[in-house]
Amino acid sequence: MHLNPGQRRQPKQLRSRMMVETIVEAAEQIFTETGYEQATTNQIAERAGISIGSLYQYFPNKDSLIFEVQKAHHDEQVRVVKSCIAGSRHLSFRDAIKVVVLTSIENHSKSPKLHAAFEEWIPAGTKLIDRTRFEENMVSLLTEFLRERTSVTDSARLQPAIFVIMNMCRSVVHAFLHAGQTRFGRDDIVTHLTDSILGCLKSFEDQGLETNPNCGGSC
Amino acid sequence: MHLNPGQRRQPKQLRSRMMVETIVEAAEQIFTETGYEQATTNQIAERAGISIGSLYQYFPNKDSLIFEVQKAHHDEQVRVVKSCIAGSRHLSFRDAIKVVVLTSIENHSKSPKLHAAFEEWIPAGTKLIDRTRFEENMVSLLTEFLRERTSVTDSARLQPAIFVIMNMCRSVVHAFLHAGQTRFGRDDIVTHLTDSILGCLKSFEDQGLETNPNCGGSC
Amino acid sequence: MHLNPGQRRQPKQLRSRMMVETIVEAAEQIFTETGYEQATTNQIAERAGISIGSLYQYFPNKDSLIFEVQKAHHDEQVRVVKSCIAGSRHLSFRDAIKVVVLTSIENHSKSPKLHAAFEEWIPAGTKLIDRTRFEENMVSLLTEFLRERTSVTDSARLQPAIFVIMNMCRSVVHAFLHAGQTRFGRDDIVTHLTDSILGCLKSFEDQGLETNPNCGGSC
Amino acid sequence: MHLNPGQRRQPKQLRSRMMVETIVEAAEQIFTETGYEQATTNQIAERAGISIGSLYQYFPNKDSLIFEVQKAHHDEQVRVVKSCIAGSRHLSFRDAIKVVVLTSIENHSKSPKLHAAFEEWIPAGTKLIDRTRFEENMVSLLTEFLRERTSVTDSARLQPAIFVIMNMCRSVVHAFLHAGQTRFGRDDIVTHLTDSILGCLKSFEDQGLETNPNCGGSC
DNA sequence: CATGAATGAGGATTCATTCAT
DNA sequence: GATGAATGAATCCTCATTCAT
Repeated sequence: MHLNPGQRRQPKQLRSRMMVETIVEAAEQIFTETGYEQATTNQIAERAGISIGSLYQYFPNKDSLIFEVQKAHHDEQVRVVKSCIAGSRHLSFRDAIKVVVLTSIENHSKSPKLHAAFEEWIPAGTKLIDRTRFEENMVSLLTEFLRERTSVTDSARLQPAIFVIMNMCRSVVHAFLHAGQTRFGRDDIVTHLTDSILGCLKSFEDQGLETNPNCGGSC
Repeated sequence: MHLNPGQRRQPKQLRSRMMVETIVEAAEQIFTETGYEQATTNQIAERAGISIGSLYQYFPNKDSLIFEVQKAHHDEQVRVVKSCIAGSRHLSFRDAIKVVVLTSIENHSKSPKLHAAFEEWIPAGTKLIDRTRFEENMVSLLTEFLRERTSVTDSARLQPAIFVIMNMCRSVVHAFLHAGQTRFGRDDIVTHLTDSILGCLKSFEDQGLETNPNCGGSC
Repeated sequence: MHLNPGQRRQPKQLRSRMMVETIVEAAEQIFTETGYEQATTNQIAERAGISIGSLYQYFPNKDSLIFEVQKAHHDEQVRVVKSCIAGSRHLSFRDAIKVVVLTSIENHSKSPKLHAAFEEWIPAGTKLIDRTRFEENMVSLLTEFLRERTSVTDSARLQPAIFVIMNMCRSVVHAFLHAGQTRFGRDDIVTHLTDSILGCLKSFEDQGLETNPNCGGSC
Repeated sequence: MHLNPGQRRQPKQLRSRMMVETIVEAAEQIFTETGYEQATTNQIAERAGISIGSLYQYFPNKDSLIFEVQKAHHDEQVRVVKSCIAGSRHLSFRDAIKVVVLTSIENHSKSPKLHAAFEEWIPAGTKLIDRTRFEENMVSLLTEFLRERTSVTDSARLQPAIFVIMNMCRSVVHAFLHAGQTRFGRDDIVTHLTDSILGCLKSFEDQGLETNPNCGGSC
């Protein structure tokens, strides 16, 4: 196991940065196609159009590859959700949530299999490191969102709700994209998921949930 | 890929049955500790206290081991949920759900990491075979439960809701058990998950959700 | 390697003798179907309808099985050729040879693949032991035949010729049966092989080859 | 079974070519010593003085090793016979044949046991591929030779004779070299084999067999 | 004697990683 | 820095043989 996940050295020159990016993209493709264990570093190097030796110049081991890929995706997800929330201020609480859910599904749709690969039993330390960072980001993002939309002052009370919401969204989205053909459509999922999220927040209703003045209705 | 998933031979004698059980238990342990790919058949045999040759006398290949382990767990889960529902007739809808959630968590607590191993990219066919069977069982179990408790006649409408509920429960429970130390407790999770489930079913409220005569209130 | 090829013990009772025969037949089938190395002792036992333990009661190891199978076939071949020669006294030399060749082909046709299995690289000692015995038998059989048909008195001179004839017959027959579809027929082979044998014996012509009184012609 | 028999990659650089050659030589030795099935790829790698990994860099599997070894030998044999025939134009028909036979024996003497290994039940497809190619080459070589030396116009008639001749030579030579100590010498074998070949061609005598002007006698 | 469960050495092959060029 | 040939530990699985019942 490696103690220093991530890249071996900071890419200082442009060429290096491009190289790293190329490799991460190749890794993403291969992991998506075959899963973590089945993927080989040689395959990835080949896909990236470089030699295996070069790959190891930038990444100390296989673990670090999945780490970077995962990190990139996490960053992307955070970015998407953040902008989604930012653009939802004029929407009702329910609609805001709906938009986030929908956008999430769309974001995941791009590479459903990759996310499955993330679920794999990747050498323990590796995955968790970035999972944690990612989850912390998301938690604070959502906490902020909820604090804006409610009058909950004690953010500690929000923690379990956010935990439940985050995990439920992730799994339902993955499962839905993984399922392929189902007898129901995406809209059904979005609706039910939104209802679930609202349900989860039910205990905050007395805290003036949804005080957004832009939303006149009962949402 | 093996066409005859499961054991190589039907355990006809007691000794065989015990052997199979011992192996499945060892496999469960090893898979739990290391995940599918990292687990080796030799390790499993050693843990079971038998020779590798004996292991292969009962299981044709590695696939069949995870298959059996998974099957055993699925059966256990179905059994638990079924008895849980059966014993919940005198409870309010909300409490019935709460009990199922709670029992599920307890059931999973026994081997939290194993479930993560199931999520792995196991040689495609294998996992799916039993996943499907399991999900079908659970879906029909829940459908029945909901039809008893509501006046929804068109069970097709329930499908997406059940899909969402099943996946949300699974993932939240796994995540919670996986998380180890959190700043909130099990009860918080149970409450929020129950609320989420009720939220998910909100669109059926007009269908007379919860008509259980035993429950006088609006629950 | 085993020092005592052949059966572990002399079958003294009828039951044992039948058992041995059953096993040898099963072995013959399996070796024919899969070749020596691919065949497994368990397969053979199964085909024989007995347990693997019983098989090892009669045969100390795998080697001894092929040994017995081969021995049986050698004996059969010797018997066939012997009776063939015995019944050829009224034929011309050429026709006598032709008959032997033809009969040999027919004898081999019954199980062409088995003979191929004999050609395999069976654990050195084993095969050779019986090969030698077989060849000695055949050599003396043919020597006798030729001495009857010629006035060659020094049988040592016949040795190389017999060596050549035996091997050429064996290989051509095997090759022909192995070839499957050819653009020529069995009769062509028989004719050319007969001519070859006669050619091989050409140097004995001055020794009054073919003095058979039953044959008036120049043969 | 491998679809791309032969080497995994074309040896483009000198080093690679040498490596391949080294491996083939090691493989030849091991196959010669132990036969196909008994030979292990690790043994071969060790004998070649390389790691097992390197071996698999050049040869995709065990099959491909025997394939290459066999191919090399076939090519060598064809080359030898071809040059032998080319240099025999001034000889009588009988002497020409004698020379080919003698040269063949000498060529085989270098590695008598290896040829036995070729006779093994090698994974069907593999061996046959090159056997066929080899036999086609030899057949056309011999056909040409005979058409030069006779006035036979219908080469189809020659086919069975050539089939018999090729197989008889092969087996007699192998058997002789395999036999080790015999009570007769190489010259005896050569003579008898030559006579056999001529005998095999007896039916073409009326076709003006041996019209070579360089040979005044009836040979 | 018969049984067949148990054994475990051994074999083909893969793949992360190194290092000489 | 880039390359890719070389490495060899490690894996799944087979099968001849034994021996307790």
